[in-house]
Amino acid sequence: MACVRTRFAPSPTGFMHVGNLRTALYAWLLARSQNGRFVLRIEDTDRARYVDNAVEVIYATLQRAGLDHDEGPDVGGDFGPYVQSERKTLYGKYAKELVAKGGAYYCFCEKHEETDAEETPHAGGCPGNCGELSAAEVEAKLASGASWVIRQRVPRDGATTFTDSVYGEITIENKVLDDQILLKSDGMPTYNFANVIDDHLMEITHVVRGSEYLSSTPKYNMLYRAFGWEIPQYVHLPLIMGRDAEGNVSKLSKRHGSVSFENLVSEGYLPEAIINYVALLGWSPKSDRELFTLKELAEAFQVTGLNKSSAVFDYDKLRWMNSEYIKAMPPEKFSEIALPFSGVAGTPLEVAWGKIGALLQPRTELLTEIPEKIAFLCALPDYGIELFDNKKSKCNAEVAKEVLTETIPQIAEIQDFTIENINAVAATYAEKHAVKLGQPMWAIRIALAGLTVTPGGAGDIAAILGKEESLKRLNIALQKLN
RNA sequence: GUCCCUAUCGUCUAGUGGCCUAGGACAUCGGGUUCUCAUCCCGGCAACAUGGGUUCGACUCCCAUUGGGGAUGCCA
Repeated sequence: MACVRTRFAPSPTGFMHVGNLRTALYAWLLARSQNGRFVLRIEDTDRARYVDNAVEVIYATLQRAGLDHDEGPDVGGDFGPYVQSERKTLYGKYAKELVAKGGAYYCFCEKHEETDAEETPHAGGCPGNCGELSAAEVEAKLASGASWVIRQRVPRDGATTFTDSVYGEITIENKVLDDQILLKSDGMPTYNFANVIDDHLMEITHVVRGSEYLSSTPKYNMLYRAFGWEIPQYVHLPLIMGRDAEGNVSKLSKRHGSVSFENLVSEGYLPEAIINYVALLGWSPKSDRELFTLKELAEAFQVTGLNKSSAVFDYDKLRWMNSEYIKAMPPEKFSEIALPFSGVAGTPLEVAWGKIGALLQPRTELLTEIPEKIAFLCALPDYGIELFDNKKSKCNAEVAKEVLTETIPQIAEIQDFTIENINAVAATYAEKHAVKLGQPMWAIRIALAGLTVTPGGAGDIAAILGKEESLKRLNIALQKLN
């Protein structure tokens, strides 16, 4: 039994679309679950689209996502080079071989103008009949220095059938297939050609890719057959969709929101959560379980769990999953990753960061929400005394005035300014006046924060602010109430 | 236009002819715990697109319709 070899073959576009990331994930999962090899190949045959540093983005993304590759431009391997632009002469050689075998022909036609595919069906084929040129005519044209491309010769009759691991048997009539271009006029191969050549040469056993390639797969198989090569296993994946403002769904793209891994990360989503979420978009472990580490995914992964129908990317669910990862991480880890997002570094608040982090962790869904949650710690908001009104806590401005008048001196007495000692002052008040604890707590918390909703209670906030700042804020409140 | 794929709650999905008065999760709504909020716990709402078959029996199989998506590039 041959070793399973899968590949991820992105174009260096400068960012990693989550759809691509998911394709990489499944290819990785398939390889890892079978003790196979995972190959990274860079498909940079479109010179016009070349972007600087784009390859570094790919490396960085795969690394942060935890998808390690066994072969690739950076780590080497026995099937290199792993960058298509460095394999240019190879494709030329095979294209000519295919012409000799009759599976392709030179085309000297002018480039197609931009055409509306709806109005001109089959715009993709050779507009002339270059396929019929005699060998001598071709020789003459080539000698004249005319510009040329190489096109695949697709039969007009019959049909081609192939089997996909996810979609099953698919048959397509040959007459709807174009004589697609294999080698461009700049000598570079198209994706359609380079893929077949490289997948064969790199001994890829399972081709994992999006289902948008389903209808062109027969053309690839014709190529494999023309060369006499073995056809790999196909694993086509359902597409990830996005919903736009009008409610229409289509292939997930920028107009639907952040769709690149790096954008999502900078918005406060954790790589682990993104991977976990995206794994479940189109694949099911066939159980109710939803939270998986990468390692656990590799153990649970099976091709039979792959879905056929496309899935809408749901930011709400990703957000929930992110919060699950945040809640599950050790507090120290949360402190570490949340600090850069908090804006607290370098401020007086940094000494209390441990305490702040503890309050934040259970109530943070996105790391980017943190600054607004803790802004009141840096600057007391300007608030009105109506905030002291609260029915459930039986508190109002008048009550609050009493509470503060009585507790401020006691709070000022506290030597060890801990949550427990601060809360004890409130508890004493509640007991003495025979009221619920909530009453003094409400008054003190509002005075400390100037907000009705805060992360943490009165004691927590006071301990973070420190004795001096707390007393200052309590006295400001008392002034407001007088 | 043509071809291909697809169709279970708003969303992601389980379900492979009787276990389904269809299960889970997100979202949403309500209740409890809590000094607020959140966490946590409990509960509610909510789906087999339609029409034909096949079968003793269809969410599950077949066909059609309709809806959705994709392909149709010297992009990948």
